[in-house]
Amino acid sequence: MRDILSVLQQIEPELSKSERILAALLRNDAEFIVNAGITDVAERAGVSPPTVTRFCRRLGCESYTAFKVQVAQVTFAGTRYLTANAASDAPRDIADSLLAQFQDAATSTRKALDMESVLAAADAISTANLLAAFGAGGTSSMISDEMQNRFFRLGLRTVSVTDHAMQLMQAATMRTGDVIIASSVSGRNLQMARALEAAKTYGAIVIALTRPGRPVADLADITIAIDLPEGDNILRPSTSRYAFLFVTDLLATLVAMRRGDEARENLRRVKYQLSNTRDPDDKEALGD
Amino acid sequence: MRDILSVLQQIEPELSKSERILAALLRNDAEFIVNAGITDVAERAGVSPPTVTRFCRRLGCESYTAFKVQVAQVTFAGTRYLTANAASDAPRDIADSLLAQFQDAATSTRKALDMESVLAAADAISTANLLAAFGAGGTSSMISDEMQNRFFRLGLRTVSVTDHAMQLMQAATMRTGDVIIASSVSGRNLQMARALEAAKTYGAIVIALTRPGRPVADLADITIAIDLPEGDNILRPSTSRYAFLFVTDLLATLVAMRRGDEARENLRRVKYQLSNTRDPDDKEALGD
DNA sequence: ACCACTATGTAAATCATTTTCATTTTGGAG
DNA sequence: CTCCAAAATGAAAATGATTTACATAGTGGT
Repeated sequence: MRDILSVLQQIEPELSKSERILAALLRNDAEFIVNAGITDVAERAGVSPPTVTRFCRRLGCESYTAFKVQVAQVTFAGTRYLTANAASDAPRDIADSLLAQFQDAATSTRKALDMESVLAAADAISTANLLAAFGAGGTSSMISDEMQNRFFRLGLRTVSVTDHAMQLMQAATMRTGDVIIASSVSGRNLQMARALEAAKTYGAIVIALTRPGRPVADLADITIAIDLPEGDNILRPSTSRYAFLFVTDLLATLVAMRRGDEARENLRRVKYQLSNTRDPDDKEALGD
Repeated sequence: MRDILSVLQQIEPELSKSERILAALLRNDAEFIVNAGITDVAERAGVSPPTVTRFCRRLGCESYTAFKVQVAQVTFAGTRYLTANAASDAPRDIADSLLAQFQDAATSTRKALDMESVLAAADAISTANLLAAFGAGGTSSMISDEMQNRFFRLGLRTVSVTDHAMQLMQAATMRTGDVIIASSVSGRNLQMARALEAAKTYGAIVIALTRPGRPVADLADITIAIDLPEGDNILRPSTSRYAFLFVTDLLATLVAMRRGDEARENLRRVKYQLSNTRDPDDKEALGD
């Protein structure tokens, strides 16, 4: 993403004295710039308005107004950096860039999301007889478990299966009216694909959360495409988890709304059972 | 958050004819407005500049410039609404508001984060002899498992314990140099607290990810405070999961950097073992 | 120490936005 | 149907902000 702050970061070395003052102001109080005119900015920085204009041009903006728009966009996110790469190894910068990654992942997932297939999936899930969540490997098994955690509360019979042998066995017991929701970050989980194939022969509907055009997606009746690029830094946790989690929550919410009263009743029961040992007035998540 | 689009939605009924044209333009091509002057907007909508100014005022903006800034902030996110409450039951609106929740949770967690304790935690974890992740209940057990998933890759001996009886037993075997990282959304997981207490008597360091001022936090040697308000809508998944996940990733990244080469070597090994069956050039997450 | 180049500021010019006021439109009462 | 009052809209002037042009100050190198 090409945001002014990353441009700034890049050209910072070749900046002049006055421009550095402006750069500091931009970093420390972008909020102010958004709500100020060029004269205010100039005065606050102790430079002249033309210097501000020149500074904007250096950052690749046509005019001060264009610059302000860019700043507005950056400040919205509440982040200092929108680049996935941290400005330094300082923990604060790591945290900020992780936050940026987090937000990027969520935002671009939302943008790329095909609502048609999400709706189709929500429909299928909300009327499922048995819902089986499949996934294996770090991220996918977490998501699979999370699916169980979300959907069982809505009164759906849900099971999470994260083991390939068990997936195959589970598949063998499925029948028409049952739904599998299969997560695979890579889309090339061939053992899972085999289980999905088997389940389909017995009449189960297969929903896949995965990359399009890969084996798992090709097998599915409904594919919700999730296709995030993985970063270069091997030391960083993968961002696709955020994307999958976001889609999981969206599906859970849509299904909850479709199932309306039954979902509410089940949630109420869960909460009731949990709250015996708790302050009932306390607004808390269902399940620690 | 009070964004123009939700204001627009609210006052739409009392808008005049010209203003409705402008409203439509804003909805359909906010991008254009961001890059245009008031004259361009007026021309495109077939109205006069003063009408545009008046329209901006109606939407609660001081001036056209202020209005533009607001529009810029909204369009950047790529979403139609920034409010956590969905504008309607339409799936698109649900998705947008879920995204807003997601981002809010991440941003406010980052803002409230006490870096001192995060650093202290990262230090303790990176030199731990044995790392035990404790958590029980939907969110916390997911996070606990995820901690294991993140830290074992870095060459740390890690175990996730999500069962109260097992937590107590695990605690009994711990000794000086061992670290427990305990997650509790509510902070009132008393059975877990008991296990933590036991572990401390045997010399383990306890790190807690939880609400401050609650039993779990009080017991911990290092507390990373996570204190998000839960929304009202019972049908929505809790947002605290995002917060916990964010902190988990931050800790994992910091620990990875501290452990540097050893972490890299372990990650390389994991990847190598996984990639025997995969296209090795493919940039993919470690573990599906 | 001087030159050339760059950086910066001043003041004028331009441009965009807003205000003022006149005109048109709208809706309702007679 | 017509007239009136109120609201909506636009034209033109006024304001105010931003940019340009140019002059001056500073900087680094020979």
